[in-house]
Formats: sequence, C-alpha cells, structure tokens
Amino acid sequence: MNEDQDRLFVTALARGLDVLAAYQAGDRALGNTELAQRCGLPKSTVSRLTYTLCKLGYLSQDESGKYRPAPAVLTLGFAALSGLDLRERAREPMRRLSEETGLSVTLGVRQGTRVVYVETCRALTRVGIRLEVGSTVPLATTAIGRALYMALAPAEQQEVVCLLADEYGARWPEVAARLQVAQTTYGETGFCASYGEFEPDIHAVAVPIAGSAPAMAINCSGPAYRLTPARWAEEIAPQVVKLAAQLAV
Amino acid sequence: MNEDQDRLFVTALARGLDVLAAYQAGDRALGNTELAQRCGLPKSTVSRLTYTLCKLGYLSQDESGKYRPAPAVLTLGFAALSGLDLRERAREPMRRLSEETGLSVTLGVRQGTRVVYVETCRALTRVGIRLEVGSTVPLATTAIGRALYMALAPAEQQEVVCLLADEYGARWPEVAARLQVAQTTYGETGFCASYGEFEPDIHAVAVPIAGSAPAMAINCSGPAYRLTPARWAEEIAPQVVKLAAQLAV
DNA sequence: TGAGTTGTTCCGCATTGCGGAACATAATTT
DNA sequence: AAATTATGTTCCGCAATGCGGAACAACTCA
Repeated sequence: MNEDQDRLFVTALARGLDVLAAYQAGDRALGNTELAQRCGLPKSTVSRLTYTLCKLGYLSQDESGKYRPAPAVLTLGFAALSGLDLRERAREPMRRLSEETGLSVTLGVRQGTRVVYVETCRALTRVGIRLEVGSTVPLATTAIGRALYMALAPAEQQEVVCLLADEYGARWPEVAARLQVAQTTYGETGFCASYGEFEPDIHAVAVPIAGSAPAMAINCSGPAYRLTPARWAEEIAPQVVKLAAQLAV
Repeated sequence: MNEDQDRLFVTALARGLDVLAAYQAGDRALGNTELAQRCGLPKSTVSRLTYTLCKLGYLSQDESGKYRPAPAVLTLGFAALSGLDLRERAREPMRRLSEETGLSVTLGVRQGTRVVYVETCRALTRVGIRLEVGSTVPLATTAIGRALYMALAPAEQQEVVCLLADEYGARWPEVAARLQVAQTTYGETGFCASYGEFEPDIHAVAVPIAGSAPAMAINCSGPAYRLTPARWAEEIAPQVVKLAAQLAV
C-alpha cells in the first residue's frame, strides 16, 4: 500500500489483527460489513479474515452470524501478564493501600500514547468508568500517564510529544501546557496528579516505579468529593511514593 | 499445506497468531529460533512475523533482542471481556460468596477442551496455581470443566469427547469413566465436583449457568484440608447452585 | 414483490509472502 | 586469536497465496 513498503512486513497478519482490534469496549457482535468499514478493507477480505479467526478460535459467530471476540484472545493476554513479575510483587501491597485509603489503586504500562492497566484493586462498588486489566486511559491527561511520561528518557519524551501533538491537533498547546506544569510539579514533589483533568469527578496521583522494565507506574484514584487536592498531595501521595520506592528494583 | 486447502483460510494470519500463542505462562522473552521451533516454521518466516508484530505493538524486543508479548495484546482481551454482561452481573455475588466461604470463586467458559477463566475472586493469599482471568484449566478433570460439559447438547458432547480422546490417548478410558460418574452425579445433584482430580490438594464444585451465552459455569474451590467431600456437597454446593440459578437469564 | 440489507463465493491476476541460503553479529570454545 | 556454535537479519527469484471486484445468496423491511 505504501510505496516504500517493507519487504518484511506481513500485511495479512496486520489486517487480521486490525480486525480483532476493531472491537472496542462496549461493542457487541460486529458483522463483516461493519468490520470492513472500521478497518477500511473490502468486504471479501474481511470475510476471509473473520473466517480464519473463527477457525482459530479467536472469534466466534453468534446466532445472527455476527462475530465477537472469543475467549481464546484472553489467553494471549494472560501470557503477556505472566511475564511481569513486578505485577505479582505489587499485588498485595496494592491491595493493602487500597483498603487503607478506600481508593482504587492501579498499575499500568505505556503503550504509545495510552496507558494499559496490568493490575487493579478497586475500592468496593466503584462503578462508572472501567478500571480493568487491559483497559486503557490517555497519557497526557491522567496522573498515571504523566508518571510514565516522566520516567522516559528525553529522546523518548520527544517522540511521545510528536505522537500526542498529532493526536490532539489544535487542542495540543493547552494539553502540552498542563503537561509542562505536571513536569515541574513532578520535579519538586516526586509525583504526578490529575485533579479532574481526565474524568471530571476523579482525582488521582501517580508515581513511576524506578527501574521497572517495561516501565510501570502506580496510581491511586478516587471520587473528587472525597478529598481536596491539598489532602491528596499531603496524605495520599506520600503513601504512593513510598509504595513505588518499595517496589523499585 | 493440505491438499484440500481452503481458499478462504489466510495462512499468514494463522501463523502470526501461532507465534503470539506460542508464549505460555511462565515464559519470558523468546528468540526467533525458539519461536520457529515451537511453531514449526522456518526462521526467516518467523523473523518476518515477529518484525510485523513488533511494528504493530503486540510484541516488544528486550535488550537481548528477544521478544515478549507487549501490553497491546491485553487490550484485545479486554474487548473480549467487555461484551460479557453476565460477567459484570456475577462479580459482586461472586465476591460475597468468596468472602462468606473463604474459598475462591471463578467464572469460566469453554474453549475447545479447556476452560478459560473470565472472572475470579480468590480467597486472600491463595497462592500456588494460577487463578487469573485468561488462564486455563482442563475440561475433563476439573469441576468447572465438567459443569460446562454437562451444559452441552449431546451432539456437542460427542465432539468434545472426540477431542478429549485424542488428547488423552491411552489414558482416556480412565478419564472417561470418571467423567461418566460425574455425569450421573450431576443428574442426581445438579452440580459437578472434582476432589483432587486436577490438583491433588484442591477440591472444587461447579455449576453451569443456565441460558448463558456463551455458556458459562461458576466454580468454588479451596484447599483439600479445609473441608471433606461430604461437607463440600452439603454446605458449599447448594450455595453455588443457588448463585448459578440467580444468575441464569 | 422489489429494494434494501446483509454475508458468502467465485476466479483470474499480480502481489505477497515464502524459505533456502548467504550474511552478519555475538558468545564460547580450543 | 582463530575456530566453533549459536544467534538474528537480509537477500532474491519463484509461485503460491491472498487479493478484491463482481456475481450470488439469504434475509428483512416496506
């Protein structure tokens, strides 16, 4: 498709994964036409890909003939998690912090310009936004995203900034300014915060875990009405900093 | 490869997914040669596939040049989970049952001859075997696997039996006999059990959830020393049966 | 019934991805 | 240091593979 196309790039594989990735949270079953539109591929191509994915068990067909991701894709993700030993070490301390504070505690890694959660402890009956292993949140406007950004080498920060600028378009200058403020604050305090900048009613603080590979950060979040920003900074942030230090290699 | 090969089957996609699926729990990073062996593919082919998967963010390369699954694969699994509304409805009641009994409670679906967990509540500090969303256990020797088997239509049971016979080979008759016993017990009591048949020190009971699509079953398990089979049947099983009934559509 | 969906299948073409072999690069051995 | 084994990457010509337009089929709604 590109003129400078890569002899090494396997298009058919990429397209098949595009089909799987076309499913967003909240989607139910999708038909071939819908998938073709989302992926920008001809129907016949998608038909072959869905056929193949069904045979392999990664999609299943419901009674109406539409396709939904099958449990097999879960097992792929499980293998990804099982290599992260930091995650196992973090689980118990995270749970304790969550219980002591009554807030949700999460562990995340960066994937492009988003953060993927790899472990979560939610305070009980916290409904609303999804807070699940495998779900993602933006990098620039969340506490955990900023923490991961702070942990990057300058060259990588630059790359990420390019991606973000692309993504936010005209809104980028404003977001960039707030990211800049976060960076200054991080330099002074050692943690990142987002007070309602991602979800209006959610406050959060986060800290990168030094030496983690892949780089991870730990996040503590809760409803805005519970605590003022000052109390987040004074009471919660130090506990998160301490936990991050304890988990550092 | 096959003479009667399918014009519709996209080999390159299947091979790429084979590479991702080659990672088992406990694997760390794998090199191209290792992957080539596991998948039975030539090195150069695997090299192209890993290259593509890296570009797409599903694999990442560590400092030694070996590959490991990247967080992007988690997001695929997340989309699969988010379509299962039964899972959300089940979460709270599962947690309550787990707390009341001090046992682990899991929700699973069948994938071929294995069961994939889609939701788990573990009793605290239950270590040892993995009990994570996305992990799998066998069908024929576990309580939850048997429960899912019982929920199948006879024709599907037959198909599964063929797969199992293949898998177990010479050991199948013995396993089949115990599965047969389980079926009789299920007919009489409405639940399935496995007292140490999968893991020697683990006892479990499970019940299929009527009307669930995809078919799911709920499982309750704990260490063998805690309860005798009689008490599992008398005290725990009724609670699981009740929960399954409550979750039925 | 006909016009709108949808998903599936056909089929000839050229692109795509194949895979052996040659080429690097690194880590061990003799 | 040369030799050996192991790795991962790249080349390149060939043909099998997967492409995608178009025809087909099945199903729904006026």
